[in-house]
Amino acid sequence: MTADVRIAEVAALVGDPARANILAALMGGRALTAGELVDAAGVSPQTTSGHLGKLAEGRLIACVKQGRHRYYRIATPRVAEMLEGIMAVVADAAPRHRPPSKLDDAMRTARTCYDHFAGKLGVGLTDVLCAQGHLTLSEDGGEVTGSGVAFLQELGIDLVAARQRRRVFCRPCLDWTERRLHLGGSIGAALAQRCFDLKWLERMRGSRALVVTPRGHRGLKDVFGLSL
Amino acid sequence: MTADVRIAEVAALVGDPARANILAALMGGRALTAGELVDAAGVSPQTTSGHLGKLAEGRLIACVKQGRHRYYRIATPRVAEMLEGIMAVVADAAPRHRPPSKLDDAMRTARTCYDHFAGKLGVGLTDVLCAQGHLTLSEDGGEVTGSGVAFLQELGIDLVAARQRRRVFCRPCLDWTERRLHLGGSIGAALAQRCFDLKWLERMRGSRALVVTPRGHRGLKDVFGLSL
DNA sequence: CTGATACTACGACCGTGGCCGAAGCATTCG
DNA sequence: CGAATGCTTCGGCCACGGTCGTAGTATCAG
Repeated sequence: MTADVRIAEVAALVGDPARANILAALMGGRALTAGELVDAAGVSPQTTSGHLGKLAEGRLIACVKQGRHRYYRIATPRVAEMLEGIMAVVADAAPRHRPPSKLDDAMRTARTCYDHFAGKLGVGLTDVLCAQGHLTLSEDGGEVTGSGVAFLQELGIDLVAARQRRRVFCRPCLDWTERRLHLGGSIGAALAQRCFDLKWLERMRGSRALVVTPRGHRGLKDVFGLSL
Repeated sequence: MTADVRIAEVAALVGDPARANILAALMGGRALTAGELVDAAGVSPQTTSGHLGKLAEGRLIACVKQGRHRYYRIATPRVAEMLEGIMAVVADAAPRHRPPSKLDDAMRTARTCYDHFAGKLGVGLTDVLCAQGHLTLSEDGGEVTGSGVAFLQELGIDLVAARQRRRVFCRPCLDWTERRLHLGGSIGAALAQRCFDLKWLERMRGSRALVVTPRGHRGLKDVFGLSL
């Protein structure tokens, strides 16, 4: 029962709008400066600073000083998974008034979700991998098949490094715009990293959204049969 | 960005000590009456009722009337997973002052975690399954092997029903007393249900803790080589 | 019907915590 | 060396929300 108060403490940290905005921004996967997080939080710099201090105190985010900037990031993958879990509940229960707001089309199309892809891109890649028998995925977990191992190796992903000491290493993640499962876990992160390395995608500055490069359009079409 | 406010709303629901106590109690997996939850919450009946109303409004719990009682339960498995995610972060970051409090030895030994086992029992069963090659489990997911399928069938678990339409159907869950992974997901739930059916375990009234029956001691020893 | 139990609704109190303005360090630049 | 930028600390304001007492609505028992 004494652990429950800690549960409440952690949840309360997320349970403030400004802090939730900060964490959602950091779920983009990049470390952001306090100044950038001021915009995300929607409150004054002083107030944002206070929130950052609390989040850091609670070990939800980590901070590194670099010159006169301070870069904040999600502290651990565990924290990212917790936030994904909360977002999943939100996406689940959220079919209230559907504002057909365009909400930033780029975000819907392709964005990062901590360390992997989400949006149409993330769901699309996952669908293709599943359809071609390279991957099985359900709400409880996922598994890369033999053909999937070969396929990803072909693409240049070092599965040995990706799985490290892990036996199974892919995880489903519920997307809150698409309301669909997509590939997360260390495989999802490795796939995302490879796409960045191949210059298929670039981050839009000041956003979690991604732009598909011309080379990326070609690559996604050729390798995955995917056009966004 | 508009989804973030919903994130904060959901997290704030969990972020109150009384409500966290309620949810933790409901994570035992059974539906509990408002009266029972008054004890768990640690506040007055009126206040508890208010909290239950808010949790229900936020779709985190569901309510069924039965005579003059109202039974509350966790609304969806998704909500249970979210709470597990929060508990995992707590367990992760919590090596603060370790009070060697006995905290209810029974709870440490065996308890339910929503729909599957936790405590020494849950971790022990998982370890045996892994050690015997029936199961692989990592932080990202899990997989039942061929021998595991046979083993569980032998035990009387209908894997066809358990996996339903799911391809992969086991999921790791981080235990906050043992600080170890254990088996969750639909397989974890099926295993737990089978143990109840076999009368190996019984729920202690008014608690999530479980007692191992004499038959259960024999069964766990014979089938799993496990003694608690 | 009367009384008891289970739970909820209303209202008042009040403390916690979010908020910003002003001021204070640290770092970089001219 | 200042001046400017990036970020934090301090202090006071204010309101949101948790708390309980009182009272009200269902259900059951006799």
